[in-house]
Order: sequence, then C-alpha cells, then structure tokens
Amino acid sequence: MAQTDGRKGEIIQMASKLFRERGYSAVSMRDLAAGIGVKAASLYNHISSKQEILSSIIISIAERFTEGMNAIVSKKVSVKNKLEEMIDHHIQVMIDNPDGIACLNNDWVHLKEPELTYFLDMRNGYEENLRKILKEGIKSKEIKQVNVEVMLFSMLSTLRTLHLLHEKKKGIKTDNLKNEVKQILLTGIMN
Amino acid sequence: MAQTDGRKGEIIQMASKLFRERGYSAVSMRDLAAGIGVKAASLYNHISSKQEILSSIIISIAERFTEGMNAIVSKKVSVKNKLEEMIDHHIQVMIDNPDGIACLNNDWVHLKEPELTYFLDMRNGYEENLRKILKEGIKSKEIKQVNVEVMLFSMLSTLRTLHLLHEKKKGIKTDNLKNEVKQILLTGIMN
DNA sequence: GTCTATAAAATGATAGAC
DNA sequence: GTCTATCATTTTATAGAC
Repeated sequence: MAQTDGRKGEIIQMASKLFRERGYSAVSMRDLAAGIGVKAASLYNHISSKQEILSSIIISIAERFTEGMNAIVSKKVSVKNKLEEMIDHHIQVMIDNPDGIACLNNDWVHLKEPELTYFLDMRNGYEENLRKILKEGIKSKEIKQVNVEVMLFSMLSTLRTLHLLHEKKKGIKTDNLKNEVKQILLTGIMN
Repeated sequence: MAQTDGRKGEIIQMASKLFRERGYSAVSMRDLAAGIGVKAASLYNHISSKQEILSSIIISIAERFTEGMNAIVSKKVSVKNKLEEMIDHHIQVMIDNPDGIACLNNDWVHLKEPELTYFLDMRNGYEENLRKILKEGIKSKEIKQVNVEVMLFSMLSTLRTLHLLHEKKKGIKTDNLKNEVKQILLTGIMN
C-alpha cells in the first residue's frame, strides 16, 4: 500500500511528483529536499538512499497491479467481463496514484537488482495473464482473429499512459473515464 | 531529415540509442563518447553541447510528423482514409528511426527554449489536426459518438509507444504491422 | 530530527599540444 | 580531429553539533 503519512510518506509523495515531471535522474536530493522544505541531509534520517525511494514508489504499485490481475484471470466469467474488470482495476490504481504510475512507467529502468528482476517478473506476469485472457476470447470467438500481440500492446499502451489524459482532463469523472476507455478499447471507434 | 553519415551523424545515432535505453539525464558525455570509441572532449569538435544533440534528435522527427499530418488533413478523402494514411505515416516515421522516437517521447521535457516551445507547438498542432479528423468523422457518422478526447488519446498512446512493440517483435513485417494496428485502432477487438 | 560541513565521485565543457 | 589535462559545478551520501 502507498505510504502517505509521516515524513517518509511526504518524501515519497514529493519524489513521485518530481520524478514524474523531470524523471528520476534529473531530480537531485537537493531538489527533493527543497520541495519539502528541509535540507538534503535531513532526508537520510527517513530513507537510506535515492534508490530506495524509487523502489518504494514502483514496487508497491506493481504489486497492486499484480494482485488485481491475479484475482481476475481465474474468475468464472466471460472474457468480456474479465477485460472490463481488468480495465476498471487498472484505471482505479492509476486514479489512486497518478504520479507513482508515471514514475513506474518512465523510471523502472533505473531500478537496481534485486528489485529490477522482481519488478520485471511482475510486469511480465501481468502481460502474460492478459495475453491468456485474450487468447481465451479468440478461442471462444468473443474476440476477433487479430494478432494477439498487437491487440495486447494497444490495450496496455493506452492503459499505461492514461495518467497523461487524467492530468489534462481533470474534470472527467472516474466512472465516465472507465466506461469510455472500455468502450473504445473493446469495440473500437468506427461505425 | 535524419543525420546518419559523418561523425556528427554517428554521435546523434549513438546518442539516440543511449538516450532511449537510459534517458537523456542518465547518459553522460563520457558514456556517449565511449559508445563511439573516442574521448568526451572530442565530441565537442562536432557538436556544441549535450542539449544540441537532444534538439537535433527530437526536432527533425517532430517536423516529419507535422509535415505528414499537414498533407493528410486537407485531403479530399473519407475520414477512414485519412485515419489510415495518418497511421501508416506515423508508423513509417517510427520504423525509420525507432531510437529517435523513443527519445522524443521520453526526453522532450529536457528541451530548452526556444526549441521546447517550437516542439510543443508542433505536438499540439498534430493533436489538433487529428482531433479535427475525428470530429469530422463523428459529424459524418463514420465514427461512433464517443468522447473525442478519449478516442484521440487512445490512438496516440498506441502510436507513440509503438517502438516498444517494434523492438520486441523484430520479426513482424512493416506492412503487417501497419495493417494490424489500423484494424485494431479503428474497429476494436470485440466481435 | 534538522542542521552545517564536507567527503568522494561524476558531470558538462574548455584549453592547448599533437 | 583527437588527445591529455583541467576547471567549475553538481551529485549522493556521511559525520557530528545542536
């Protein structure tokens, strides 16, 4: 779960915001400290390194994605239902922490072992589960006979970058966003 | 057009590759020089700053996107046709320089003025033109009555990150990729 | 728990020999 | 056009006073 209270939570929140804006490597510990209103050295009373902050941000979100997906794949419902639940869950995780999502997307390359492998395993597992759902849908004719990889990629591209839309259109209600994304990803745009 | 010959071209190519892998801020001039097989100081005989390299990479691609889109919007063809041509063009630009595209996507925030404004104007213009096509399609009933912004966003998300799919599936032929992306973006995945 | 001071390394860039 | 040497800054992180 996401740290939000206490100094450590404050550090992680501010780091998420700055990493989102400029990227992990372009944000210094001084920048981060200044954003909070303390000196850089003071940060080290709450965290042990810049790396640890990045890991905290990314891993907690990746675990939430993984748990949600694992709960959905094995359900005894239609493929359409599974895809809808997956999209809803993905969007909810984004809504709860858009800065962290942006950070996960852009800066996971800067994770160090063993967190890097742990993250990549979760990411691959997530993709593999979605691939399984799509293949099941093709088999049952719920889904068109198109290239699974392109289909998979297109859905994930939209979902993974949705924080950018969320940022630009702050007005849009969560339920509307979920419904509109579901409609477009599942049934396309052409009449 | 993309520089590819001469030392300067070599520098830009290697920079595109490294910026793609690690991001602009995480690649040092020493890293870049080592990738080419010279010392960092030697780079400055061909370029004036690290910033200039980033600008070279991003601006030339953004101009190509802009030119292509401008040529398409005003054509006297159906909306479906325009969208297909737009997708084909977008994918072609990506195929010709996948590293540069990745760099444009991830590192445009590190552009400095006046290039930053020039880039953002082109980017906004591109989006505005695509929005215009989609609205035209909604009016003519070629396109479904869904939220234009979500539709626009979903298409651009997929197109903008397509270098990631291209990297993972090197086997796929360009024409197949174009056709599959067109089918999925335009008609969706559900039967 | 925050501060000042500082260490040790890395960074973008320049000067000048060859 | 490339090199060595170097400058001025900035970086992450630690030590120790308060």
